[in-house]
Amino acid sequence: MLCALLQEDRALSAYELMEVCNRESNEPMPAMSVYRILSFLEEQSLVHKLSTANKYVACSHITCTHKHYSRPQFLICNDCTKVQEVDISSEALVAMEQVAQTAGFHLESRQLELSGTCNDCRNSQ
Amino acid sequence: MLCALLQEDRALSAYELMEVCNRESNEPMPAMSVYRILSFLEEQSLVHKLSTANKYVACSHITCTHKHYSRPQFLICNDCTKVQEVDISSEALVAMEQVAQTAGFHLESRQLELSGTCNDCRNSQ
DNA sequence: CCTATTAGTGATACACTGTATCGTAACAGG
DNA sequence: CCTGTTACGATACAGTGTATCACTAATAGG
Repeated sequence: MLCALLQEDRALSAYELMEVCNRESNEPMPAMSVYRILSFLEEQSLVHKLSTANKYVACSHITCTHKHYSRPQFLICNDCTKVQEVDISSEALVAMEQVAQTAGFHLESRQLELSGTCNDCRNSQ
Repeated sequence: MLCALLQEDRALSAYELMEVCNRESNEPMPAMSVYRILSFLEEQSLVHKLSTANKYVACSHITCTHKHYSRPQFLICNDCTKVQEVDISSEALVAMEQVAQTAGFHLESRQLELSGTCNDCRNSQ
């Protein structure tokens, strides 16, 4: 059900999601439920949390059989807040791993959130 | 003055910083001032904000003449919250740039925040 | 030197994100 | 039918950050 609502190409905050639910249904959706549902969907890798923005996006690979072998990476537009899930080359990931190892760290999350401007917004400026 | 307080190897939240100030001085430090000072120090690249944790670290290159040609990258220990500023290889950054370009994005911030476990915490488990 | 304008500062309130807690309703098993 | 467990809604609250406003310090100009 929330899955359906997550078919946006931008990230929504938990409270924005709640508003969407409340608009589309007359059953009020409490904030707690949104968080509980989101954390469940996150466990299932159906939703990713962008911790830089405290917002949530649907995994763009829900429909396909894609597996997150490494970890998802995101490009986030600062203007229209559009989010695109991408695959960084494994070479770059290996390079990061090496830097971490040299520094005495063991990486746990390789999720990257890169902010910038998408071409649409760039052109309309 | 805050600079001196920032000589920790872990990141502090704005409110933790405020507490430190209040402990070390009898002049109470208002939260607003902390934020104003932090945003100034950020502009000067003396402090970096870790947006995944909403915490702040002193730039590890304050004393040297190092310049952030690209953007700073951080390794963050999930256990002891220790933070280490590192330099990702430029090849990896180029790879990211390429992925972004292919996806129709123009990167603005290349700051990376990678979380994991430092060797100290890893060994003591 | 005095005044007027400006810039910084402190205090308060508030918005947003997220969590803790608690009572209740539903539900399963004996 | 009774009891224990689970899920859920509501409320409260903690943490982060911003907006606003009044006051003060500083500075410039007469």
